Amino acid sequence: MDRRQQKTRDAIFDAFGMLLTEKSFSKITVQEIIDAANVGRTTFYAHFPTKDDLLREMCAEIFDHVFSDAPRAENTHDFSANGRDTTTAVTHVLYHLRDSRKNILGILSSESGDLLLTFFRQYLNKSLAMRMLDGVRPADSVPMDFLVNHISGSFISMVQWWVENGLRETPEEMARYFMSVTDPILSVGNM
Amino acid sequence: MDRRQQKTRDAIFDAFGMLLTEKSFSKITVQEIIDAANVGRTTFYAHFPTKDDLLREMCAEIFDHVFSDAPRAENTHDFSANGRDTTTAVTHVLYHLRDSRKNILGILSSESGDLLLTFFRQYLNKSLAMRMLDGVRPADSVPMDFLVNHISGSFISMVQWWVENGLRETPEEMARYFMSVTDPILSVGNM
DNA sequence: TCGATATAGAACATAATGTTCTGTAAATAT
DNA sequence: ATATTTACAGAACATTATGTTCTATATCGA
Repeated sequence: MDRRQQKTRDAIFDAFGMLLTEKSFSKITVQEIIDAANVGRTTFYAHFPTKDDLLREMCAEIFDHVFSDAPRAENTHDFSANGRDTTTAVTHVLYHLRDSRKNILGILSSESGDLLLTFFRQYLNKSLAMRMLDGVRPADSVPMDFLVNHISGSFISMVQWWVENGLRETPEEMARYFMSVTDPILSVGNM
Repeated sequence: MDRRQQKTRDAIFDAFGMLLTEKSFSKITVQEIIDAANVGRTTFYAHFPTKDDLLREMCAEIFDHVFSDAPRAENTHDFSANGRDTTTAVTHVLYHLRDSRKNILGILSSESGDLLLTFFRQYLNKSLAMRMLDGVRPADSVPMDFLVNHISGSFISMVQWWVENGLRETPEEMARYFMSVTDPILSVGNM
């Protein structure tokens, strides 16, 4: 990719991320973005047809980065019975979220957080579905994709709670909370 | 309240609800609302300072109605151990959501659904906190409000899944799914 | 070095927002 | 029933944001 393209893309992402911590997505104007990013109006529209596309692409980039080097659970069956692999994976993702240079949690706690969490949830559903399919059996004739959706939702809820409470807990603590509400579910039908 | 006020308020709510099933909140213009509601421009702004206020007030009205005649669990301790009260309460709310004249689920499945679910979640957190406080003890030193948030989130996730899957299940089935993923959590520390 | 392309900047058309005015109809109070 | 108050419609308006089109310039890759 042309260095110029990458440069303006980064500049727009940085400016947009900063603005998102200050005000809600819907109240941010294209003018503000291009002023903060110091790029021309035409340049912006050359990169992103709409503001929605900008958000979508930035989310994809963030989540790809957050999950790219997360330790994959080697033993997928370890998803239950207080799987150590799962705990460390969750912890790792939480550290990433908290310490990201892009101030992800700042964005999540803003008025636009829900919008971002929607993408997050879709992302989780997809990647969880692949991991869980062979490791866990549905319990009590509860559909598998219901379970997957429930686990993704639980993760999102946890992050929301964590952010809204001022990140007082360590990622390790949060991972333990998470396991304590998801492990009993997954253990039931899985032996 | 002046009958005229109530009339225009209803007209605006109806028009807005209909539009929400067609397009996303952010793409709906005030002009479209007042055309569909057949009210004057000034009238709209006299009732709702912004489009956001309109959404907020409509949500409040909907949720108040949905929960107003939900059977309250007499025995709050019954929240665990497959509490029958809780199951029927959940079932009742799901029926309300599905069969509401205002097409709530149509709105929830639209692009604006997340916005609405945010209000829903806040509403649930508040009303759940009151019900659970004396009935359930936290397990494993997991904070009470974390648990409350988890249950609310689980409910929201369930509704999202239900809607996205085309409402194929009955409210009774969904309530059973819900209990199967929340009951193991609540039973642990509660005896 | 040269051709291709990304960019800046200005100017522009279009469309949405929110306000202000006037006259009219409908509610409530007496 | 009449008077008074209040809500409303409709139009006109200023303001602001969006998205496009143009030209000129600077930077990239080969």
